[in-house]
Amino acid sequence: MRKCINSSTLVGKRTTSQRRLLLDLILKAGGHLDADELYRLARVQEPTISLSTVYRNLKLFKKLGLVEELHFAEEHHHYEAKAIARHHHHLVCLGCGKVVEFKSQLAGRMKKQVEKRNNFSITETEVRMKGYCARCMAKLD
Amino acid sequence: MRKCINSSTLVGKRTTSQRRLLLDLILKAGGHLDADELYRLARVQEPTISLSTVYRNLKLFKKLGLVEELHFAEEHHHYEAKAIARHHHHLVCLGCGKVVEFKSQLAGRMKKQVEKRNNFSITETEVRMKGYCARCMAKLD
DNA sequence: GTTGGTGCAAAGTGTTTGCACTCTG
DNA sequence: CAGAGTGCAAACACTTTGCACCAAC
Repeated sequence: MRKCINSSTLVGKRTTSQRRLLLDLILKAGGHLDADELYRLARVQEPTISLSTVYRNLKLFKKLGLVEELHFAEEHHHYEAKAIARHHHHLVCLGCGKVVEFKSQLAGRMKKQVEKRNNFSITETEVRMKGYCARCMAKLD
Repeated sequence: MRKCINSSTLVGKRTTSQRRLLLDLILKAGGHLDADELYRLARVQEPTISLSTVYRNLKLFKKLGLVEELHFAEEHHHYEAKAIARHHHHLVCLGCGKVVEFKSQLAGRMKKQVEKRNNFSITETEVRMKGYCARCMAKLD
């Protein structure tokens, strides 16, 4: 198993400074990022980088299986490093927008159950819950 | 508990022919629809209806809790009648794009677990799995 | 040197909005 | 008959693409 994602992961693709930087930032972020956030972070270190480059590389990383594309309720996509993404799910607070990551062994059990019942081979399981965190729940009264 | 969604559900809102038609179509569809599919269906019976009306009413229905907005991997949204949506989840075939709906009591258990662990009040649980159906799995060899 | 990758601007999507007209309540 | 709802076209936000230049291999 691969210990971490790094430039050597870019099999057959050229290692440009932009690519290395974007990959680094996604890893360091440790959570979900959207294209624009990534763009802004990247411009701090490489002010001439373009948004198209960000999009092109996110697409490439997705194809190479390095990042995962997440679909929250918002209109745009979020991305996160796959090694991180693989085993957790998301809990979104409808009050403050905070996203909490969680794990549950029940997800794995459900996967097996659904595979058997529907005669599918399942490669990805994503659980997304929405609600209110303790703080926002208190505010609601 | 409400037996089914109908025009009387439009509390305080005007019952226009377009609105009634759209609501009917969403119900008859029985599954997920995107705005454009709904628009095309609607035009069969009411050729002058506009896409903006479709979007405006989907938004209204969502606000009134009549439909649920789903976020698959695609770029646009899908909607489905809430009475239908409430208790099932989605399994998407990466081969043929087919979407299978399923239920699992494990989802409810997971919800309770996550609520307790994260001190949240959860209002929505959505499970989405991806993989290959039996037919597409056979084709892959 | 090739040619894959980049930055820029322009084009594409899906969705929303401003406006004048229409029809429900 | 007031004003919510509509159709239309124009605006929007996010994403993709064509092209000329640049730099990794």
